[in-house]
Amino acid sequence: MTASPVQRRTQAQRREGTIGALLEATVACLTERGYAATSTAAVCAEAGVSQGALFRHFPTRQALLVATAEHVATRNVAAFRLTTEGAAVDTVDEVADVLAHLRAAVLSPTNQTWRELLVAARADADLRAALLPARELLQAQMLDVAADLWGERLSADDLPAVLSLVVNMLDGLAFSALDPDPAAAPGRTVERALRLLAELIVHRYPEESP
Amino acid sequence: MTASPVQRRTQAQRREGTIGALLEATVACLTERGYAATSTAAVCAEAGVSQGALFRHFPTRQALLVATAEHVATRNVAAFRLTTEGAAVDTVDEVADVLAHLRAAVLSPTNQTWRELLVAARADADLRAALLPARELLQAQMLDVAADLWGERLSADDLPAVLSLVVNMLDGLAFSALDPDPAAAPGRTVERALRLLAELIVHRYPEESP
DNA sequence: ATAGAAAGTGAGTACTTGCTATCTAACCTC
DNA sequence: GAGGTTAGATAGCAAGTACTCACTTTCTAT
Repeated sequence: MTASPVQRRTQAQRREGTIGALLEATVACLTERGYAATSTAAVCAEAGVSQGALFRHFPTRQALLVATAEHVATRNVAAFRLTTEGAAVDTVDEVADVLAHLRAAVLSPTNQTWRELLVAARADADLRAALLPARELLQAQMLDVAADLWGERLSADDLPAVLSLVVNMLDGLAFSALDPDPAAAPGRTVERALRLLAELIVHRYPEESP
Repeated sequence: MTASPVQRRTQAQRREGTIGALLEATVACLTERGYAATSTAAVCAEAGVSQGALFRHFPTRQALLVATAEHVATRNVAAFRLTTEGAAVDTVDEVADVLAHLRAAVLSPTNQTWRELLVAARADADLRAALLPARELLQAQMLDVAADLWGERLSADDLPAVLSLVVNMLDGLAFSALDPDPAAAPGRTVERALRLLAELIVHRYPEESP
């Protein structure tokens, strides 16, 4: 009874624990407060650690944000892969279904985090450079996922184009979807737009057997 | 020779002059520095006026930003209208041409300003509420422009969906286009994507005369 | 010309920011 | 255990923030 119940962690465990808490806290702050309001103090408060702890593991605020970016990038591509894995994409309905799931994935907090960092990087050359590797990795892996989905039916030219179309449309949607209720009035419009996209994708490669 | 050459402006002219300079300066700061770095000091330096002048005309920083938003919103819809006015949209090539012009318009500084404010509004309830009227006005006017372009050939259901598709795709493109050279390596991909979009739009209403 | 109002100035306010220096608590090696 | 190293807490700093206020300059009405 001399030691408190949850203790005797190894140094590496302690370290990993607070680093993880800081990354998660950064994600939370970014999604619900935005980039500018994600101060080191706010992140520390959310993570339940002191500022000194933060600056022990990350030399600068930007380092924390870059680490967070890499953290969510891998999670995002994993979510995409999960969403599309084994999905049928032969009919318009099936493709529309995939698109609906992709839309939900794009609207997720981790993806919102990624977007927030991308926007911030536009006006910050250092951050932009630091984010470049993660960006290229994510792009390549997204292309892999797309190839798994549509690779056998879309040409090498069309595949990245369709990917760009889908991803950019969903991202644009996420940016302009700042209304409290994401499934608000124009929801029907968005659904219809996604259906048109699905038609485009399916009709791009009409089924061999009519 | 007692008075300097360019003087004797009326008070209204002076007022309008500095307000205009402040709005333009805000646009410049937002596009090249981003929302967070658009401080009142930065705007005043860019506009060449003192902070006191700013706070005479705008009670708060947010008021300045909202005024800027309304300022650019009207300019943006005018640019869109100009871009599409009288354009032919019968063939895939013609629609692709329109989309290319729309893309350029979406990448313009004033549109970038609008986007910057939209993103900031996501994490700021007050700003979001203040931006709502301008947002709805812009949306309605964009729908008008789209109706002028495609109204006779797309159904009332499809029109807003196609508009959403095009605008969101272009916006998403603008967000992720933070590379120095916007017409960089994946430029071909984007062009191909826009062409696919054009095909979708044209094939949505096959010409009556085959 | 002169009084009064509006426009513009710039130093100053209270506060927040990222970050550091100093120190204590927890862990590892012996 | 002791000695040394790492992790974390706390107070504080310089720089920057939005905004204010006493003041001068510029226009307007008489």
